[in-house]
Amino acid sequence: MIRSVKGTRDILPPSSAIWNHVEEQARRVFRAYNYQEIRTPIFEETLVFARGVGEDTDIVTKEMYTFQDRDGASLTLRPECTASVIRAYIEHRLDQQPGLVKLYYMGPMFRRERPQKGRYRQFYQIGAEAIGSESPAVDAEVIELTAEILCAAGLANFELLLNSVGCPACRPQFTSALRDALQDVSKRLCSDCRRRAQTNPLRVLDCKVEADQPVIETLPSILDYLCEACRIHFLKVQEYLRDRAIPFQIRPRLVRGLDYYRRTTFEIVHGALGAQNAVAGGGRYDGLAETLGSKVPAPGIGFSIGEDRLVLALEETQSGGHAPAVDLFIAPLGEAAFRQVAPLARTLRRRGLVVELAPEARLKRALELAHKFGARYALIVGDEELAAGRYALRDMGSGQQRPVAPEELYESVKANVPHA
RNA sequence: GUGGGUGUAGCUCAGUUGGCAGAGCGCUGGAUUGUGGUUCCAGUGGUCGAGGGUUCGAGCCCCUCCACCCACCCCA
Repeated sequence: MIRSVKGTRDILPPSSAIWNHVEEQARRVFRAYNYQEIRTPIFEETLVFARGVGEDTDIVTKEMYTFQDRDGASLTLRPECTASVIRAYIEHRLDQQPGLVKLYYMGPMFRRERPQKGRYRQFYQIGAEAIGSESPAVDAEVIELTAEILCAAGLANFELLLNSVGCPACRPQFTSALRDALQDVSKRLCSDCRRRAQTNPLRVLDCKVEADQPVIETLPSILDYLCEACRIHFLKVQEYLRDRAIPFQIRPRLVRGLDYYRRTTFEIVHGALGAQNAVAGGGRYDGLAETLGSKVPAPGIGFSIGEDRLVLALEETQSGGHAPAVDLFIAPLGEAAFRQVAPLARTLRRRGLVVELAPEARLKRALELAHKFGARYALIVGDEELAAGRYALRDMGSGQQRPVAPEELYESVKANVPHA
């Protein structure tokens, strides 16, 4: 049997309805915040990500789907979208647009990791970028926007974790201080941490091993090493979040794996997700445009929601999905009835009703199907009804049945279905 | 890339000491030729993940491989 490749999956009904719901809510909230959609290609020149995300990151060194085009060019399936958006921003001179450039995107990303709960090789992100300002006011609005989308989708009980990772002026001093401190204590840490102390000291701070925590507590905090500008920026972001009554926890040990982050970084976690508990993450990336070759600076901040994880959390916390119901199940008994009723079905569908036209001539079977589809009404059209010019409209809830003229049908059904 | 767990019907899972491959749900038909749900009856369903070995005999024991899941690393 041919199966979907490792780390990819089919999203089937009824789950696909939840995906649509999430995307509809996200678009609604984006519109309210005056964000507009950008659609970038699913693959780019490899350079976009190698430079944008960072040559030494895990994503670039071991997780990208990179292939050679027939003309020899190196192309890569996008592992994230921020680099692509900035590439488009530069390419189309969006810096010439008035005010902040506020863009959102949604779609699949690709990383070749070992799959597990909440992690797939093709996964979906809903994200946005606000480009053109260094103001902490933008940081606060972007964080609020992230939370608003999660709320609108129906997620509750998530936690916002906040940190500042400094800038090129202050972060190197912190890193070397951390390295020094680890020299003395690394022998008291777990084997993973002893390795990380060499390869990526920042990662030690993120260790989840219980026994290591007392030692990790004693390590220097990035927040003590922020330069004056970064310190003020961070305080302002916190202030603005408090103004909006958005609760957050400062996590000086929140470390992010993409090189482009500067200053504000944040993560939103949820308890229903397993080990991969981040449902969204984001941060500021003031130097990214220059890294990608822009002559004009384009400071920005963005976020990305893991749609797979959001849907997962919704499915785990909410009661069973609501099956989309059929408004009217039409059961023509025989060829003549079928031919007469087909144009009627189209008319009703054009007017917004959800109509199922059964190719089934047996009434018992048709009603059985109507029931299984959760139909509100069934319409029975047999020889008797054809002769009378009035069809039998059956209320599937009560079992009551009454004759209705075809032209009255729409009003009769519409009056008792939720939408339309 | 590393570790652990699990593989039996479309789904969820039983399967005793190695002795005929099972249940529930689903699906199909019937009881009811034009009336669903509830009920009753019947039917449909299988490379027991794959290959090899031991044995008179393997879903069960042994070996190899594969897939999926969970976790590590890292991230959404």
